[in-house]
Amino acid sequence: MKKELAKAYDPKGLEDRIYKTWEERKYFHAEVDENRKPFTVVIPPPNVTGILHMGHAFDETVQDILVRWKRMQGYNTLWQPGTDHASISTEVRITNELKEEGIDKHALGREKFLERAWEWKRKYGGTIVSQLKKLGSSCDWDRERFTMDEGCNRAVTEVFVRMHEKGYIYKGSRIINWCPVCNTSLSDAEVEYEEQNGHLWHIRYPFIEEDGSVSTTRFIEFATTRPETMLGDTAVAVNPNDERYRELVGKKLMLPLMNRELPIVADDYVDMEFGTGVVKITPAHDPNDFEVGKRHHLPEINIMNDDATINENGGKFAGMDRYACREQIVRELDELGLLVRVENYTHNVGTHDRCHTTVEPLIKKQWFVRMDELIKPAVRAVKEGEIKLVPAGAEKRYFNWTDNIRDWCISRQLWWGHRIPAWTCEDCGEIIVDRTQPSACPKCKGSHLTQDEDVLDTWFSSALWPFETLGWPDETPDLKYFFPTDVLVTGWDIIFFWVIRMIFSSYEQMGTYPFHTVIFHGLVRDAQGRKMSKSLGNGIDPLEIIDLYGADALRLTLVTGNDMGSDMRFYRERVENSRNFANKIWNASRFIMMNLHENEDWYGAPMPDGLEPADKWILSRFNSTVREVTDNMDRYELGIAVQKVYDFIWEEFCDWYIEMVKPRLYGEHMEESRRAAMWCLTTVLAGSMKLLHPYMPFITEEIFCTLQSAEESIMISDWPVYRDEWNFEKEEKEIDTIQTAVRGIRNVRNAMNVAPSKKVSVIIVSEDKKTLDIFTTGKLFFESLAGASDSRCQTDRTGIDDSAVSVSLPGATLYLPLAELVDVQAEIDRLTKELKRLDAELARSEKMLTNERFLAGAKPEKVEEEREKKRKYEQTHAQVEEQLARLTGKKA
RNA sequence: GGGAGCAUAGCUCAGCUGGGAGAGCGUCCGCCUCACACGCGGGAGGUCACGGGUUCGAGCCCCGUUGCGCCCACCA
Repeated sequence: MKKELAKAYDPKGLEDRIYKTWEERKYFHAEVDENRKPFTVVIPPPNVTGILHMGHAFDETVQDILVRWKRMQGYNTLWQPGTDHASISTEVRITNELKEEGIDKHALGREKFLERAWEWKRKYGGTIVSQLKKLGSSCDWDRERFTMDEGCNRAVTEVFVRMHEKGYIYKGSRIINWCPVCNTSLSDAEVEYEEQNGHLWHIRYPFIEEDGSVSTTRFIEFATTRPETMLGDTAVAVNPNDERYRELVGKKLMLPLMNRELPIVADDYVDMEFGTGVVKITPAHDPNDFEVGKRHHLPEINIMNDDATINENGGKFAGMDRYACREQIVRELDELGLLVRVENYTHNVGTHDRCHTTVEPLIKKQWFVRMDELIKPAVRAVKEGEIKLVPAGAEKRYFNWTDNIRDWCISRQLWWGHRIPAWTCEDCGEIIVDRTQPSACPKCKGSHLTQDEDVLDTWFSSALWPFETLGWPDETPDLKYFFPTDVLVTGWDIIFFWVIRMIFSSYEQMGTYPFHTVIFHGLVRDAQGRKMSKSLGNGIDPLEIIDLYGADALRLTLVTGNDMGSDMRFYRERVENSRNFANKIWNASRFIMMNLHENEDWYGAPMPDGLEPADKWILSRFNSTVREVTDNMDRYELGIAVQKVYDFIWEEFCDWYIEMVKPRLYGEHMEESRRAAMWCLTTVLAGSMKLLHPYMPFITEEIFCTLQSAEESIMISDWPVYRDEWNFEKEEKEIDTIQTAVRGIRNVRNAMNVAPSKKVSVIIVSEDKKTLDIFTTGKLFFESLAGASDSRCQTDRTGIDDSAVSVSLPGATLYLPLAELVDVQAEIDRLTKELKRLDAELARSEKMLTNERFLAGAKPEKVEEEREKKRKYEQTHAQVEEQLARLTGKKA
């Protein structure tokens, strides 16, 4: 029975049906197979409770394209899926939900809170996964993982213990970024600097005189953006080379409001050029001051509680909010005459990337990863090309980060996450790090051990993702076979959070890189170029787009017309165009299948006899497209690759080839010709669908499966390869000549307003027999495309009326007896314009060919090519001149 | 302050190693031609930001200027 495509293209039912079939047939599933080469990609695990947004859609599409392509090339592909527990962002959301119910997180307690979190995960954890499926993602869902599943937990503990043993992980009192709203420490990467309009307060502190009294005349002046931190000041610093202050070093100042003596110290950190060249030093509340304090053995006075209110060290200000305190202090300093002036000032303020609260630098006891040694192999890997970053510009960013890296604060004062495998002995204070809870303190044998309350930074577990998902720390066959993975696809935004940390974690634990290529892509923005965000409400829901236009159209839109490294604008018109393309190939396919006879299946059949020039032309063009597209994909230029497939299918295959063969399909007594055409139509259509499949998996599958019955799915069929025997240069040139002729005739007819329904005869005149042969062989489709009633070839102008309109081609002239229908003036205008164009081309050609440097320097083929061009221009020029002369003569 | 990038048709953007300015959308003209009006054919529209330079030849290479966002950074 003859299979048929539905009359209208409707992605809705089709996509779900096909995806289900793929899943049932286990096409996505990968098993170790030593006879095949693996190709492995790990998904950047989306937040387990997240929902799909355009950024995911883009990211997943790129990965799926690579995976489907490699699968078709015969690789044993594994696309490892999974989700991330997203410690802080999930915790924040649950806390807020609780708040709405009037429940305080701390009142609820850790146990109950975690129960609630797991409940959340159960409830929403499947959402993102089912949404990824709607996109057509060919992930191996049998292998889905979660960063807090049993295996990942083991991996995290193992890495923590090992790194602790090697001294890479330590607990220490350091100045860290603190979010007073989320109540936790943050890593440097989680701090986002925002430009804010603030003030610069110029303040002065009085000197303490020799006799111990506080001076009322001698002051030292400086500026600050955070006056409240003065409560924790323990010194004032100047540059050691600063002549102005040299003799003041070692002198004492009185800290106003607190009545604390402050030494004046000299430190290189102070910039003499800035302000007065004096800086107040608050070691407990500023990272730089912290360093200065260490160098000068200054006391660290913490004046703040975790919620950013002032603590008991702030004296009478204790209990006040940091900003209220700021105002109060400024007021009091002013009253004391110590406020010199206030200046408006814009500066960058560190904020928490999740909640945008201004972070407070505080000294806290936290767990850190020492980075100096760990980062070295990660730097080397990129420098020596072991890991390739695409686009290459990413390297600068990468090195900028690695060169300035500081120790990574990995402990978080949260509950949702991997609890730190460290215990404190209540009896002797010993800290024990181990894989399991120790029964007794190894030092004092005491048994009162309490586990560290903190959890680990989310990225600590994601950093292990490429190997923990394959079974590590066990030496599984999967790990041996699929690791290292191949390509990582992700956005710029997590290069520091994730990519670099995966690289050094992999080198440390596995001794090798986690992937050989990283592809960074830009952001998906709205039509105005703004970030898509919840607060702006300008986000476009990918699922809504899929519902309206189909996942194929969405995918195509996301990778077309933009290089991946830069941001893209997304709007509906672009998706509509993609959908139109899908509709186009649907209808072209339908047309081809309509013309197949009962039980006729040309897929995979040997090339039949009787291929005509047009057939060889399209085959040859397809062949070149295969090579170019594959080359582009090898370079990860997906947008360029798919554009070539698009152009080939729409323009060459649909607009030209299908129109060319139509007469042969309907005509009588031309069965051999029809069969040749059907073979080509089928072969090129199937091949084109394969080239397109990674980008538009659903529609290509439907067409492929309906077109032929030898193979059960396009996704496991072979990727087309370039074949020498399909290269037909001669026919490409011949068809090019006919195309030029057809365009010329259409052009004339349009310019002169000849009704499309009006068929006219065409006479081709050329002295070159070969040229005439082209038109004789292609007579049938040439006439059909040109809207000609008939065509005749001859070597001279005998029998052609002077009034016939002519079309000049290189090497031939076409005559159309249109005289009575035609506007002579329009024709004169057209020819005049044509002459002008030819003059310009000739001038350019002339200039190049008389240029000695060009003749000597350029490639010989280029020179020959240019000579050939010039000859053609000259020929055409003469023809046009002649026609024009005739017309104007006649007119006169 | 440092870094990398972008400025090409009305709009959104392609344009690989220098040698005939492109696509989609929009617009204009003509077509419901038996696969497709989500279509077909044809057209208009660009001193490729500006100023220099290298070159026989530059959208593409070099220098500078302007404009725009981006990343990083402790300038109190």
